[in-house]
Amino acid sequence: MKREAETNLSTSQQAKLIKDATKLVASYPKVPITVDCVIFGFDGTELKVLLIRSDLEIFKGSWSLLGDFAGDNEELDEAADRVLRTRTGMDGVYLEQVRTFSKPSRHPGGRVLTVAYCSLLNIEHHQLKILDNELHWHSIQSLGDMAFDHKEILDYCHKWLQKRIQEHPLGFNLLPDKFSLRELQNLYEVILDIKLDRRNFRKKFFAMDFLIDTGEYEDDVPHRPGRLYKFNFQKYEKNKKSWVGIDF
Amino acid sequence: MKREAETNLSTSQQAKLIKDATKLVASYPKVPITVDCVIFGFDGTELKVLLIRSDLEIFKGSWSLLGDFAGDNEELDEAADRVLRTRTGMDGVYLEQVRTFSKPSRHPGGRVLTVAYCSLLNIEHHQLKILDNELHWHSIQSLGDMAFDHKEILDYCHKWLQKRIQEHPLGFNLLPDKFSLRELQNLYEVILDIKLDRRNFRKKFFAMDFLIDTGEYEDDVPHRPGRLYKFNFQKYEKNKKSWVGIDF
DNA sequence: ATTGAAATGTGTAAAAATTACACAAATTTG
DNA sequence: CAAATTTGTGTAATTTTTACACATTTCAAT
Repeated sequence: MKREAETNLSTSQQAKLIKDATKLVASYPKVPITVDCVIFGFDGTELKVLLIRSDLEIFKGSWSLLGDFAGDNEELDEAADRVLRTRTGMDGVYLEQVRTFSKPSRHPGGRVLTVAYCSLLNIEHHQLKILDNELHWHSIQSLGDMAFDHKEILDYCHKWLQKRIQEHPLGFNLLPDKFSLRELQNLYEVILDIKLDRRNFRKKFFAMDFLIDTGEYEDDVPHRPGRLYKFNFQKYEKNKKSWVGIDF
Repeated sequence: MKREAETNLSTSQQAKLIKDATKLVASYPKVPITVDCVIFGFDGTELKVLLIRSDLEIFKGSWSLLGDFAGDNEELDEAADRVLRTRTGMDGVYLEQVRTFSKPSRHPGGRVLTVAYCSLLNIEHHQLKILDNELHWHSIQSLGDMAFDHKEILDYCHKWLQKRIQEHPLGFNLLPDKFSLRELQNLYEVILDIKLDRRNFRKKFFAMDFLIDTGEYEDDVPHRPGRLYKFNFQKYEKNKKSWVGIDF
């Protein structure tokens, strides 16, 4: 293996370089940073989002996303996890970073950056164990003004989600382990806010060939029960697409 | 217009609330934050990226992205602009935020967040006016190790770009105002790193119907000259797609 | 002027994907 | 047992994608 001269350093030389780097970093301006969690929830019927009343008096009455500052040496992903855990009691939720919002006027107390994290989950699989600040699932259809720039963040994440769910099988985490095609279609219709043709929808998913027929049927519906399927995550992971094609 | 009671506040009450918010923000931990610019350049033949030698002694010999800390009250978009301007002399380059990187170990001097910004431009349209730290266009094919986590950032942005260019007509900014279809196809082939069928490529773009035939021909090529086209940005803006279809 | 090299411009047939659309059968509820 | 609801299924028409070859134009070299 080739080794550059400059990597052959004594421990004390290394220590000096790290000290230099540390000194440099210490000279940087520092900024308060928060994470905001945009947790979309699906209850089988409607798309909702987790909101609380803002802590800030100046936003009294406004709804707010779940957020908190990032700790002094805390990774952002962890901070987002922590926010969700401490605000809702939920644990182990999969969060994805969406975007950083940095408009200087976004916080009345001065400049605060925020990094938005997003998730999508089944409301019935995740109980809210803490209800401080009127934590609740808010319908995505009836959003008024919100605290800070949270409406903007939420709208951005909503679009992000709609795109994301068309390219990744996020949706299957919303369903029970075994689900009917009606449940699946319903999910897409609600999240994308469109109507889909039932026969073509089925054809599409059967053609993808990621559904496993369990041979079982629904048993809790007030009409003819549908066949139950599982999603073949393993096969999906193996066959993921890369190139999609120029299209705009 | 409906006005909530709590918005009817005297100026002094408002001032108090802002003071409260400011006090809260002052209590947040603060983090050094940088922006890193990932500037992809196309010279008609090859995809390159702007790199410099790292300022840090500990990374002596390694290549680095163009970065700097964000000023005390500077918006990140502006910081990215400034970095590019002061490091290269380029002005008015369109930058897009891609992602924030927050791994605590990513900087040897301690925790520093960085927000990656990305652009794609024609190398020949943008002169490098400052060449400090060996600023240069580096071939995307021959990247070794880099300073910090810059290799990871660059790879992430490269994938981001490949996806982005399939869904948005970024590419046309790389070409002269009037371009031949060979130039266009070449661009896609280089950036996506694939071969495309010439006839089908043409068909695709003609079908999109965003190309304006100028009636003119190339006059500087050592072979049969091709017809020159312009991109109809106006029409594109009007006809942008929204729904693409479930596909994974 | 001729020749060779290089790239342009063009069409079609086959395959695959998308769309629109209707009716009989199964089940629960009242 | 009747009404309501939802399942499950197929086909024809259209559109989109793919694979593929040859004559023509121009430049450069001789």
